[in-house]
Amino acid sequence: MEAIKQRYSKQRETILEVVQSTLVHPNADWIYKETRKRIPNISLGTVYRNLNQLVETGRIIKLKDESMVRYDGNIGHHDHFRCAVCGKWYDVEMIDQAIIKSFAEKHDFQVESFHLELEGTCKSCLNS
Amino acid sequence: MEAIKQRYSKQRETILEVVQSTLVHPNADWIYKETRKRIPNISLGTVYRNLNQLVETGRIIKLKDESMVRYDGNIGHHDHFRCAVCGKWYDVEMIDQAIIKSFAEKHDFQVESFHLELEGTCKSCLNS
DNA sequence: CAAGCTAATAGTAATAGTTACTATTAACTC
DNA sequence: GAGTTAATAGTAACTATTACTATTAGCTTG
Ligand SMILES: [Mn+2]
Ligand SMILES: [Mn+2]
Ligand SMILES: [Zn+2]
Ligand SMILES: [Zn+2]
Repeated sequence: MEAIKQRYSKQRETILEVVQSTLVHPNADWIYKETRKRIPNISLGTVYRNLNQLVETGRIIKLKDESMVRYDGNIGHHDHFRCAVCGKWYDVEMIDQAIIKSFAEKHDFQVESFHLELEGTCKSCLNS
Repeated sequence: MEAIKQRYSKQRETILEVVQSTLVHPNADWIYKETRKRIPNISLGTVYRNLNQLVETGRIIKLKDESMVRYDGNIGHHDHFRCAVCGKWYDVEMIDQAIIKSFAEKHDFQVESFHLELEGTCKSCLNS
């Protein structure tokens, strides 16, 4: 089994920079539009293909929203709060490894990752 | 603002029974096929429309999988383990309200629900 | 219990997010 | 510099879900 060689591409690096430059947890279309400001003729297929590769190589994280996928350049472990009113995603820190370890000892699952998702109303939506 | 009157329909009740009768956390297509065994000419649109209504009225729960939505007839609070190998979802009990309450006190979010999702390899996939 | 109102249905068309395909380009190896 | 093939742009195809429409059937009222 040969290791797959991944060549450099300006498109991929730009996409990565775009995802890493924001806290909005963008979807593919947002990333596409933002990347086109820098590479005007980049195609949507290229964006999707590279987002998938970046997830596979662990350089970004994939999040499941209601009807689409979002991406996150923050690859350290953290959880999320999703506002049901405005749809925004916020980073939160809640669960630590210790809780998961104690779980793993009690069950027959081999836990590789975990993610807590909170839902509710964010502050700015509460104040309006 | 009038309350919306929801009429009885054999289709909706059957769909609910189907979702409640299984632990597989089925998607819409699975539910459609299963319901058709009891109501052979039910349409897929009817399944989707009723699943959405059942979620809105709190009689079933909606779960986000990779490329589709899954449904859960178990409406008591619980978390999930998803096997990355076989794709199966398992019920687990991990997070209690106390953890979330302490979080809510420290932040400006109004938390209405939360859900921990674990991912890894299930026992039967480990043994094969 | 028949008439009227309209929620719900079956069947189908449309939408949206994502993936697949293909000819061409360009990053890396030697 | 030539050869190999990963990556690209552009487009077609796919799939889960929603929207549309004529018809059916629960529920209310007299
Ligand atoms: Mn994040
Ligand atoms: Mn469950
Ligand atoms: Zn909000
Ligand atoms: Zn498994």
